[in-house]
Amino acid sequence: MLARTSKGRNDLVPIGVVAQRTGLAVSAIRYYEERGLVASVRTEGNQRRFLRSDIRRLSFILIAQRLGLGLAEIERELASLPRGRTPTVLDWQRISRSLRSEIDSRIQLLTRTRNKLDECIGCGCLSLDRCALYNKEDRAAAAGPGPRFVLD
Amino acid sequence: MLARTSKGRNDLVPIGVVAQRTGLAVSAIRYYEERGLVASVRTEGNQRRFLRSDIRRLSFILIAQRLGLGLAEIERELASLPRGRTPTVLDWQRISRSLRSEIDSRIQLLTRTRNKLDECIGCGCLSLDRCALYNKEDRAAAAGPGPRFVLD
DNA sequence: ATGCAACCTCAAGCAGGCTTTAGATCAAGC
DNA sequence: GCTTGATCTAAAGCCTGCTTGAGGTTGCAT
Repeated sequence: MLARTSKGRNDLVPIGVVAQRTGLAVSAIRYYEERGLVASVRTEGNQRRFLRSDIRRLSFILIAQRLGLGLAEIERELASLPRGRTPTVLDWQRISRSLRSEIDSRIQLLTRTRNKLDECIGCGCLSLDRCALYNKEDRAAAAGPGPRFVLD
Repeated sequence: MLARTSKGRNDLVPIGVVAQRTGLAVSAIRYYEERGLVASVRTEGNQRRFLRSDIRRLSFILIAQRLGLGLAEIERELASLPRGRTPTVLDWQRISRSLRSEIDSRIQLLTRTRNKLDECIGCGCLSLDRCALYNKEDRAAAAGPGPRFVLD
């Protein structure tokens, strides 16, 4: 099993290896391929072979998911990456910076929410109609696009 | 319609009023009841009647969801609230504080992630095996219980 | 007393993100 | 050559958090 991995310079790796390296389930990788997030070539026997660089690509997906991005959003980010060509350091830096600002705004949002919550704790928060935290308008405004479970 | 609402001191309100006051869809409220997050009594004609305090209860659910908690977690928090008895100021304060620490730890997690990401941007992050951001162990450890889409 | 909005109960559906199952094929070591 | 493990496809299933639809009942105003 490991033999295949250590067989020197083989740029094309089977799905199982990619799974091991990324920690993803094989089925998840196939799913990502179906979604168009990674691509593979096929062997004569119709088995997938991935580029080593796809391990990086998939790892990026994992990071982005951790930040709360949905696959669709991740796809958008990745679309700027050259398909098939090994992404450069600069590619990754650019995308990473974009993620950084994502994180920043999430932190800001949470901080604002915390401040509001503090006010509520202070006031006992039984006058809920005027409570900043569950103001309807506010809620609607905060929702925006993207998966709604991601701390809007 | 509003007549019913303004009919003075009627402690039991129909689902539509609850919906209006909370901004929730009627169907969502019924769903929450099914899940056991709120309770209602029935009229002779089998219609739900909620306590006014349930509006607060539901609002709390909305706030908590906004913080990224899943319904199961919210249920746990609410379990500490007296069912049927109107929650006191202290009840809400206690729970709000618990939420506050939730937010705090989320902010911390995000901040740590941001720091790691900064390192990655600095290093170009092509030596991904050793990259803090997608270390497998780390990922597993961070996962924990609850909905996995909430910024583990 | 009648009309109409609000309410009721199932049951099914949807979106996102995968996993599971079934049945078949491939590839590599002995 | 054979066994064994990895891989393949396609379709179905699962979980969360609801919404939608169908078909029927209640209850308030006039």
